[in-house]
Amino acid sequence: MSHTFGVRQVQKQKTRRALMDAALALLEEQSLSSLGLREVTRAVGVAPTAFYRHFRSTADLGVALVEEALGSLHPVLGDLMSAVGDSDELVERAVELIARHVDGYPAHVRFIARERHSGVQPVRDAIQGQLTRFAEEVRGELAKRPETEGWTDDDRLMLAGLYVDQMLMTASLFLKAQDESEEERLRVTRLASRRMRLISIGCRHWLD
Amino acid sequence: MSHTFGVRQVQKQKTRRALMDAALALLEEQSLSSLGLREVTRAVGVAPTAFYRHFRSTADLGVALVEEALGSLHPVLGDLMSAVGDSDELVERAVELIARHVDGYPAHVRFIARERHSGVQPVRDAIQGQLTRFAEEVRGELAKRPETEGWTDDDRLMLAGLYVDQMLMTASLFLKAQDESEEERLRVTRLASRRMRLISIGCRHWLD
DNA sequence: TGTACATCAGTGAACGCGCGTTCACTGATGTAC
DNA sequence: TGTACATCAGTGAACGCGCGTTCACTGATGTAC
Repeated sequence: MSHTFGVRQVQKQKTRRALMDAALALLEEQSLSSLGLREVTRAVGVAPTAFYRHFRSTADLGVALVEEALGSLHPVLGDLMSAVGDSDELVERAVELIARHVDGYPAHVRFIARERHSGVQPVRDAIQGQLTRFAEEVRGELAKRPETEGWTDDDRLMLAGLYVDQMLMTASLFLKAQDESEEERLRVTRLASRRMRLISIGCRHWLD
Repeated sequence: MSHTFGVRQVQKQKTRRALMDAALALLEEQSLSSLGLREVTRAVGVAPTAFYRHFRSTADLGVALVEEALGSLHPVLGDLMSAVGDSDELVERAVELIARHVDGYPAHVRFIARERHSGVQPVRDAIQGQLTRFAEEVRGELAKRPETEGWTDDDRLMLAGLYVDQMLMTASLFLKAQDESEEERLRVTRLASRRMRLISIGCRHWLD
């Protein structure tokens, strides 16, 4: 294998993980711009100075969290969209996938929603960069589907951006519903599905 | 007249205004959760303790900013939507209105976009409350228009929420474009118009 | 396998600083007669 | 109009506290021979 880690590297990665997890937990109730480096190390149980062995600053840690939260989603989104099926089926699958993702990684989702327009520029930029990539990937998949035949690439990107924003909105709605009843979750599922379906209907008649 | 202010009241309002303006300026580059009370009073030129004569905390000041930023928009939105005209015309007017609003009150717009998902609960709740009101008002206006004839009220609320979210997205895009070229502004205008038009097309075929 | 040296993740004391909040105060404005 | 008292927006000193960052350090792990 190409990477064989010694005991030292393994331990370092473990501490790094602990710092990121502690930060994610603390960020459920505050924004990154008010997260203190000492808060994080205190939660992990290491000295404040140990933080600097892993990150330059909390902003730097934030950028790492963005990569973690969004980086792994690119293939997932690709799989989703390249699956055959009509657009209504795709909408249902997308909403269900989002619901499951929010259940699995609520702290990551909250972090992204919260910091997307935050006061910490490097983090905001990292998120924006990832979302732009998503939109471009979705555009690529849309180009393969019959619904956007004859469209300009620019119009496809417009639609892709609309879908990406909508997915984030949906994730945020699921997050809010998480602390509430199962009934509320179902309401959100139906709401999100109808929103996306309305968009896909608009798409079907775009060139009329 | 019902309110006749003495010199004292006038001066107090002036200081309050100065505190809110200073906060808005400081919030262009940071989030409310990291805004310090002393920062604000320093910018205004009053003693830190003077802050308490006007607000309990920076969160309290944040809620006041939400009311100011969104409270006055209800009649504006009502006027916009009750104007006659087909939906394409409405879209153009809406986008233009948003562009002008962002030009006029960039700090307020940035504040709302930033704090909508922020870590300061009372502020987040205040924004959510206002947006819910907007959605309900838009639903009311939609009910008067022929496009949603035969729709359920629940579907109208779904569409209204979609429009409200889209308006905020558009405002946020204009904000980003503000520091860039006139060309970029035009690009955003066309992008936002197409997004909204696609939604309105979906609306037209919702019951097909 | 054993030894001698290098690396480096994590430590702990120390620093200067700005924070939110308290308190008793001042003096201009407001009010009652 | 003039006087005596009440109100209250803004002051300034003081407090304890947690912050980010520096520095020289320790001791387990890694490496070269």
